[in-house]
Amino acid sequence: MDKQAVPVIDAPPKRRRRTSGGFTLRDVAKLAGVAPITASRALNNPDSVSEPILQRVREAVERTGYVPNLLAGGLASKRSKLVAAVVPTVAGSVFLDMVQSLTESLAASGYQLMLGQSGYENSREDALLEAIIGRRPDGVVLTGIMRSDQGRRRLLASGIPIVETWDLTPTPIDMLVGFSHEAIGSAVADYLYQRGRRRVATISANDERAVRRNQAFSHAALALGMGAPGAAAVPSCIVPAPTTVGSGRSGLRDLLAQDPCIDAVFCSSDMLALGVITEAQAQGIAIPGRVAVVGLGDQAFARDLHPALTSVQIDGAAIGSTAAQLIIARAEGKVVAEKVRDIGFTIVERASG
Amino acid sequence: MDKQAVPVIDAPPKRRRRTSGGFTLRDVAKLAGVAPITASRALNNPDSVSEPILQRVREAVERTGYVPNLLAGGLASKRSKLVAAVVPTVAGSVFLDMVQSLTESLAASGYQLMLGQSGYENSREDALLEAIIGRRPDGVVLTGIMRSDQGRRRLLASGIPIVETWDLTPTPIDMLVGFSHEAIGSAVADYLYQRGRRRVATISANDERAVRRNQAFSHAALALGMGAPGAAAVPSCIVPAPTTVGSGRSGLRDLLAQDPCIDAVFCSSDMLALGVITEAQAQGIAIPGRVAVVGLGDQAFARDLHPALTSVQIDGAAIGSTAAQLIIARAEGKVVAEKVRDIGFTIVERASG
DNA sequence: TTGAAAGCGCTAACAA
DNA sequence: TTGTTAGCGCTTTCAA
Repeated sequence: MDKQAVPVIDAPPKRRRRTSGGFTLRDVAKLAGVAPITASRALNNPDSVSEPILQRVREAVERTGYVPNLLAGGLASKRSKLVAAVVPTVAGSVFLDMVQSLTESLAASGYQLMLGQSGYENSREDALLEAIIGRRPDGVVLTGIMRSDQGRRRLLASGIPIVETWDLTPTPIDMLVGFSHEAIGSAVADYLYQRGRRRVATISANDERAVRRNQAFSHAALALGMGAPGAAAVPSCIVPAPTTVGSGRSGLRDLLAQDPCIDAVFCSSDMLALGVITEAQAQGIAIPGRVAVVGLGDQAFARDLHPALTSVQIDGAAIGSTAAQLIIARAEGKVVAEKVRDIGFTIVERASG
Repeated sequence: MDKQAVPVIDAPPKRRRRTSGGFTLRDVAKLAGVAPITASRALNNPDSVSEPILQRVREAVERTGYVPNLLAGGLASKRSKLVAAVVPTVAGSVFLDMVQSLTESLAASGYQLMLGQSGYENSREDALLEAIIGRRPDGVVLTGIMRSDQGRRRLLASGIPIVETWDLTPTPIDMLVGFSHEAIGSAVADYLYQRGRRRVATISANDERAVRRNQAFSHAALALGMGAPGAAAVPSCIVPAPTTVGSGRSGLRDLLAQDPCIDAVFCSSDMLALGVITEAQAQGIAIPGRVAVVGLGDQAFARDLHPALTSVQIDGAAIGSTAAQLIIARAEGKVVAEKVRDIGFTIVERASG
């Protein structure tokens, strides 16, 4: 057909489409008789589109069962609508209230949670960070503060909004929602002192935060004159993380061997505290008569134990929803003024101490 | 500059790049002096590239701190390396062993877990499915089987590999890793019968699977001649999900009010069982002397209670790793022959019954 | 073994 | 309000 003398542009080679069958925005747009971008607007920003077009697009979506590809959307818009959370471990962890409220708060705004487990060993941390950053999440929530310098740098360099939680530090990577473990330690020491206890002890996980809590506890206790005469620290028993009822039981035996006169035990989790109560029951030790028990976390079961467990309540749900708020605010381009929030804690007094 | 008489091709308008600053594969390739696709190969399929090029690319990655954008990769390759898991709720749930092993098994193969909460009400289910399918995960793991027809259809239509868990059905959507709740119910009835119990009862969550378990339990118990003379079913108490120690305590009171002669209680979770033990202790009811207690789930704490709790063990970790295997196999194009796996259960006998 | 070109499905930027 | 065009950053396809 072309006249040979005229320079022509080659016809484009026939398209080799790689599509996998499902409906795309293009199909929906075609069906509705509009341009793809218009269909996109109808779905993401209905106000920017006239009523009849909105109708037609919605109908087309209905008829095709179209589900937007958020990977493609995220790539184009640089907003993945994904938020990553890192917890040491999922099973039996005290962080789940936070994860739960995080998931819910995020879902309410159309964000999805990606879950990563760092383990208590921090060995997989690097691979985990790579997997997370590679997904370009709109935010990352860390349980505890990031201690490795390498990790801090990578996260910072990624430019992703970060929320560290469950702790307090003067130098967060970015944002932080937490509380002071030192403050808990001394508050519990105070609490026990005021209730007449004089020979206190601790059982806690082999975990950096628990260590700081206990140091503060021990320090405050000694300052108040509690503890065996001349002791440099209160009796303590370190158990592996994650904590179990069994560790609590053996912990109490261990403490009693160290000092048969102890009259209070501060446990680094409610599971440990349940173990202490259980062991006391098995041995016929009166609680709180002979030994007071204080847990940490105020899990749902604490109030229902016999005796009901005194525990340090930490509002995990508040941490989760606050973290979600902070990240969503950032993702929407807002500036977050208050980057560090101390959500505090409460000692819930019950029968055990 | 152009001579007017000569037809010219317009210079391309200056590029309006939308890049967000980070390094891309292109940058790495340029630094290494190769084409982007070659850099891609060096990273994803090192064997397909010569040694010197591999070196140069790795060095470039090192120097830039490049982290591949998996959203882009997923879009192009149709493999998101994401797997979604849906649980009713995160906090205090018995499914966490599964989630944990799922996360670990997936991470080992470079997959990441997305977590969704359906709630026990199934109200948010539709929005959740949309959010999940929109991310084009390489697999979806459901806790329990999908009951809504609407949901089944959407999942099926999406073409995503699905694993239903924690139950058995002759008509799974796709694949299934679970066990029979009916079999558990009758096995526990048998178990208690053989240990001399004759007036059995149940406490269970308001949950479809628990209901089937209890029906089978009650049925088998009556067939064995257990239960009050002439009763149509064994005494039972239904409590809200998720189960708590408090519900277990009130459940036992309730059952004793129904029939003061009961000599065994089958609980639909270990938390409930802990509640029963706690209430018994508070009331001075001997366990297992007067009442035997059997839990479900064999959580870590079961063995450490006093008395140690007899419980139906379900290997959540096995469910998780099997589900991961199935999905990864599918994602890699393999055909899964055995689409339904019954992983069974074990009654772990301990002091409580 | 290496590369050029095109496309994954969507949205930002610009234009009408 | 609607559309055109050109990407997002990667991988597939095809060719050398």
